[in-house]
Amino acid sequence: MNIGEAAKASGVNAKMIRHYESIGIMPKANRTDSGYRVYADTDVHILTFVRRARGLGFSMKEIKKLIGLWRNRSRASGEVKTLAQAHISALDIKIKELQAMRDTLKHLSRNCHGDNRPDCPILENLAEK
Amino acid sequence: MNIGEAAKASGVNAKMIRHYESIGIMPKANRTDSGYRVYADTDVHILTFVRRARGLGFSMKEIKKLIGLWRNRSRASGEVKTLAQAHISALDIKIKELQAMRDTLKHLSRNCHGDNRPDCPILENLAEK
DNA sequence: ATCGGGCTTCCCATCGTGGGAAGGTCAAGG
DNA sequence: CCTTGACCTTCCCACGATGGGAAGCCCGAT
Repeated sequence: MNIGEAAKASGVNAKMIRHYESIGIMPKANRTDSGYRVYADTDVHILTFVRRARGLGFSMKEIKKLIGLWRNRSRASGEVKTLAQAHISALDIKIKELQAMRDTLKHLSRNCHGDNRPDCPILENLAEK
Repeated sequence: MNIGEAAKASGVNAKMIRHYESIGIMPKANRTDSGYRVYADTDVHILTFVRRARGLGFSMKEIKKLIGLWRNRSRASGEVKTLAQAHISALDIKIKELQAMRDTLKHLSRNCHGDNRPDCPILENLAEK
């Protein structure tokens, strides 16, 4: 499999596959005589794993650890769970931050008549110290 | 006021003030003979506005527009409201994405015993195509 | 032999923030 | 008057993840 085929099979585009190799997420791919990267099914599995982990919002650093645990058959599931729960906490914090922004903004927006007049509680609020 | 004093007064650090000037958010500051930037209260007001708008998650691009509306006394509040509501929608989308991640992860985590055994539904899920 | 498409590397951009180096300036105290 | 320390200046680099694009090589089909 060359990189384009691996991209199709994994759902990770070629550019990203090279990038993942450069940052050590993917092992250095074998090459043909002419320098083309060659992939096997196991590589596609890793790429798919990365794609799905990204979809859950894990950072590349976390994914690196997850892959390590995944490949280690004698891992303790507790380690994975700890990682996952730390990430859940981080997500919760971000969600709350965004909700606070949205709620504040919704409140201000409700009080803005939104017509041709210049008075605007949104701007007034932003201008407050 | 020099940049450090403006930073203290506005809550925006000096590095960021220079950055905002360089990207056209802040007007080019007047300088002393020796090259030090000089700020007035009006500049501090703008910086405070930027800080608060960032706190509500607006991008610099949006903030540029907001500042334009803010300084324009004949603005229509409708324009501000439209901008705000677009941002609220964007926040809602992001919140939902993060919540979906968190919910999936919570579900997987609940089913992971998290002990010394290697079986781990979290890893199994990530490994699925 | 040629041509289109795929591969390679390398550099640049995003967005907002910050670190740090090298050098100039200012005010206070000896 | 000179030193010292704190502040200022510009410039370059970094983060994290992704993508665009250029220049050049390779492969398979016509």
